[in-house]
Amino acid sequence: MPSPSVSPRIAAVAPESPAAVPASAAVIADEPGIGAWRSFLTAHARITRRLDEELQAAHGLSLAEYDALLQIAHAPGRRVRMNVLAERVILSRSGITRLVDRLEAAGAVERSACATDARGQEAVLTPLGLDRLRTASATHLEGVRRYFLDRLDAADLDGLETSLGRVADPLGPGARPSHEGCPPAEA
Amino acid sequence: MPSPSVSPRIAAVAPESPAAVPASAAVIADEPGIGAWRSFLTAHARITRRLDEELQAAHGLSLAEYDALLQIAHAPGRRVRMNVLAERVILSRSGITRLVDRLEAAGAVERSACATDARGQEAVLTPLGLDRLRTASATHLEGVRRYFLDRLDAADLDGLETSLGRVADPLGPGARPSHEGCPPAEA
DNA sequence: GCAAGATCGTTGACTTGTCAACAAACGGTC
DNA sequence: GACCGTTTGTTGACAAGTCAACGATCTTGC
Repeated sequence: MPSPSVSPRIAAVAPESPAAVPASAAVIADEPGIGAWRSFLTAHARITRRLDEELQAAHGLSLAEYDALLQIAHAPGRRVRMNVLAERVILSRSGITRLVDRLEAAGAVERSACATDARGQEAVLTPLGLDRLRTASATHLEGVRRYFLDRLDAADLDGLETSLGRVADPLGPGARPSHEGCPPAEA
Repeated sequence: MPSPSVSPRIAAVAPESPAAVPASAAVIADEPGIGAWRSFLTAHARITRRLDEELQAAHGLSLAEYDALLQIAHAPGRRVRMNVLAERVILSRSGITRLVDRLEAAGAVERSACATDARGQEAVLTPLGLDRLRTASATHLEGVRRYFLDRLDAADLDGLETSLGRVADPLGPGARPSHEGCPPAEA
């Protein structure tokens, strides 16, 4: 499932050639930070494509499926409300329904009714799912290292983390509480 | 066309709890650079989703379509071989065929047979397409500024550009020549 | 206690991408 | 100059996501 990516040179077009400029002249408005923006897009498109290919080839998992498994594995009790899972994987609710359908068909996950909310469903990791995840994570981490971590030193990584964090944080899904599963049954 | 994104916490699972660890303990292998990697993924998912929504709402263009228009506008003669366009927008050849179909239906682009290679087609920007692109680029650039550029200072941007460039460059499509259009007809 | 509204997960219809297969055209070799 | 392999763009069949609508359930105000 190679991501749709969208990529290289997303900038803009100059307002309008002021008559003197030949028709074939450049049209990019080269704003100061645009280079960084381009690198950002290009890097993401290329890396995720590679990682997805490798994961798919070696374990038959898409990056989204891997991510979902990881999210579940990481939650207490290895179970997460569909709801919450959708938000974490950044998918719509219907998207998560379908992704979990696939994982369930593959035996990596099971659905389980939520004890305290009859509407709710939880996705629960099966032992087989955990196995799959463990195996796949070797491949995945290897890729992340090779394409990303190994090319950057500690200072770079630090810079990236704070810069991109500053960019991503304010776009988060409003700092809601959003506990991850059904609260334990008793009052 | 909100990108599939794939996102937050893509790391890995610890090898196996060494017996003493309670079953509910953390499972993430927290490698040094993983924080940066997460920020990277999250930032990308959130920003592109916003930009795509805004572009779609204001001008009925997806980010991929916008990118394609921009690539064409940017090429000499405002025309590009399908071939090359696919590579630049990071889409398969069939993907580009379909995207150009849409743009053509919208009147933003026309197909034109390549003079020197009877197999070839070029996507040529129409005046209307250029107009659409210009209008849309205002929205788009505004968004890039608001979500990305404005949150970073010059040093951050510089760091991002070089770091991510170092990451993206080696994954490029092999430094092939790949001239963008049909060469002019005469020998 | 109950009606009105919000939320949850699923489904149908659709969009946008992929891959495999194709015909047409190119490019080199003999 | 005819053949053989490659490249080009399109197509059919499919994959994986979206949105809108739905029934079931929760929650809140009265």
